[in-house]
Formats: sequence, C-alpha cells, structure tokens
Amino acid sequence: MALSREQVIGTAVDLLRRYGLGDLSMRRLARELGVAPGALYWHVANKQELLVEVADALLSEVPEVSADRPPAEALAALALAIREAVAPVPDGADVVALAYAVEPGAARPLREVTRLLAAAGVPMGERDHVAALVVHHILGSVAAQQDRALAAAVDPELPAPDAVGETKAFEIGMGVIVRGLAAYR
Amino acid sequence: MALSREQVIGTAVDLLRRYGLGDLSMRRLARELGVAPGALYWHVANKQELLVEVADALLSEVPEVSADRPPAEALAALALAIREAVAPVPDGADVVALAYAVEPGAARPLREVTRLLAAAGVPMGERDHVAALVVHHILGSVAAQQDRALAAAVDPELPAPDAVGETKAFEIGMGVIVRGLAAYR
DNA sequence: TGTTCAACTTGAACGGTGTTCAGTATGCCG
DNA sequence: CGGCATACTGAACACCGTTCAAGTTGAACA
Repeated sequence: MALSREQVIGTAVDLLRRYGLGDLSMRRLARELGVAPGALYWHVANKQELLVEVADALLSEVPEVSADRPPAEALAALALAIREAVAPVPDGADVVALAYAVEPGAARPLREVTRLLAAAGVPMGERDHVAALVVHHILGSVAAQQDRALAAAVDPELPAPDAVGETKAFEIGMGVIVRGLAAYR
Repeated sequence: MALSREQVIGTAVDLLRRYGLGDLSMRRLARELGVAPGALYWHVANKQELLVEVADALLSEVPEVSADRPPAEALAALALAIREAVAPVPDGADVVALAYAVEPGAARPLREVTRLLAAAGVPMGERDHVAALVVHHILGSVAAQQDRALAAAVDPELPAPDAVGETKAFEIGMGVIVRGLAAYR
C-alpha cells in the first residue's frame, strides 16, 4: 500500500511522543515508515510544514470548553486543558510555538482563547494581543517544565520536576492574567 | 596573539547581530576568527554554553532601573528595556530563552524582575512563577515579532511589522499583568 | 489484453551541521 | 637548553534537510 500524508503525520506524532524532537528527523521518520527519505517529500513540502501538522494534531485533542461558565473561569480551564495536551509530549511546546508563529489562528483551541477574551469584554483591537499573552504563558511554562525534565534526565543529581507543582506554578501566573482581565468588565 | 574566550563570545554576538542564528555555526564563527573549528572547543565547552554567554552579553546592556518609582511602573519600564535590548538582534529571543531555560536567574535584568515583584507585594512562593510569566511575555512577544519580520523578508507580499505597533501590542499584555498584580497590594 | 500515464518511490548526491582527538606548534620557566 | 602547559590544526565521525533523474507501480482506457 502506498504511503499517505496522514500516515506520515501520524508516525511523526508517534515519534515525537516517544523520543522528542531530536529524534524526529526526516531520515528517522522515513526509516520508521520503511521508505527512503526522499519519499516523504511527495507528501509534505518540507519539515516545517510537517511540524505544523503535528502541532495541529496535538491541539486537536484539547476538549471543547463548556459554554455556561463565566468567561474568565472558562479561559482558565481552557488554558489548563491546552497545557495538559502539550505538556506530556516531549518538546511539544516548541512544536506548537512554531505552528503558532506561522499562523496564530490555525488551531481551534487557540481561536477559542480569543473568543473567550471577547466574551470577557476585551475590545477588538486588544484581543489578539492579550491572546498572545495567554498563549505565551502556556507555551513558555510548558517549555520550561520540559527543559527541566530533560536536564533531570541527563543529570540525575537534579530533581525531577513534579507535575502537580508545575501545574500550580502555571496557575499562579494564569491567576494574575485573569485578575488583570477584570478591569475590562 | 592567542584567541581568548571573550573574543570568541564577542565575535559570536557580532555574527548573531548581523546575520542571525542560522549563520552562527561553529564553522562560520571559526572562519570569522581565522581559526580551525576545533580551536573553539578549547575556549568553550560546546555551542549551548556559547549561546548562554551570548545571551548574557545581550542582557548586560539593559540599563539598571531607577529605584524611585512605584514598583509596578518600574516593572513595566524594565520589561520594555529588556524588550528593546533583545528585539533588534535577530533570533535574540530564541537565544535568551535558551539561556533562561538553562538557568533562570543568571542574568541581572531577569533577577531584577523578581526583585521588583517582591517590592510589588508578591509573596515569596509566587514570585518566581510570576517572574516567569513576565519573562515569557517579553520573549514570546519578541520571538513573534522576529518571526513575522523573517516571514516578511522571505515573502515580500507580507507586510513588514512596524516597531511602534509591536511595542504597543506588547504593552497591552504588560498592562494586563500589571493590573493583575494590583491584587497583591 | 496491451498500452499509456499519472502517482509514487528510490538511490545518490549536495552542502551543510556539532563534536572529538591524535598530533603539532608556541612560548614561558627553571 | 629541556620540559611542560597552553593553544591550535587536520581529519575524521555521524549525522542533518533537501533535490532530482531515473525507476517502479497500478489503474483506466482502447
């Protein structure tokens, strides 16, 4: 059976989940698929495009946020859900950050952030910029956690980051944002 | 005259300023210094260590913040100053983010962020996490701007980002943070 | 059934990358 | 002058993303 674009992306997601970005090379991906490296370029323009698709796949697993809550609360919940989708994937933050840089509104959950900000009273001209603040906080926090995890894996002296504490740290920052949003109402 | 560590770092900063991270390879750096690539490894353990030093050099140019202002206001000014030091350097945000990930408190201006948060009434256990929020906002915002600049350079269809607008967008996010901080007083 | 044509894949190459290391030169100190 | 730490070279290792002429498929049509 011929290779398909979905198969390429799916295997890329798999490789990322298992070994991280360092082992997600076009050559490694091709080997995993039992194919020559050049074959990948029939299905995908280049590595960047592939990574954007991988990021989309990761974000597509974020559950939709329930509509019947105060917007600020819903925003906090959504941010946490995005965090939880990205955090367990090694280098997930880097991959999503790349995709967000290429086209900020491509993935559904990120559009939803902007929508909730509108509901929270943030005026048109400021929405995208506040959304950027939220997204940077999520991705920055996850990237930091993943870097610490990597450092702990290499050097067993260092303490492994505990997931609960990391989430708490994230929520402290998120709390500042949410309280800062109150001024818009 | 023999090469020195300072010379290696200085030339690396230069190369970064002029051509960005893509052209800051160990080989290119060695060529610039008129030396074989291996020679660099006498002065520097590896590329990551070099980049951390480069980031420190960039941040060392941030002016000290004046002490006689309300902490929240001083924080906003400091954030802007950090932004202005990093933004004109291509890929500056990536480099500083790497250094911050390796050791968050290494550079003076980043420690100053934490200090100002203390002055603003943020309690001990939360300071570092709020500081992370501020740093992620700065670096995320600069990285996004630099990505857009890069995209505009490649594809002349796209509008070049204007510096004033980008700064304004940054300040909107910063405003949310500062207002969120008010709850601590 | 045989032929044609697009879809797909290969194999090899191009021009890079970070890093290591045995050996060689340089300059200072006793 | 001999010895020795410092500094550097040259060559190699094992990768990387990407391109492309040439080859292989398999399905649709005559």
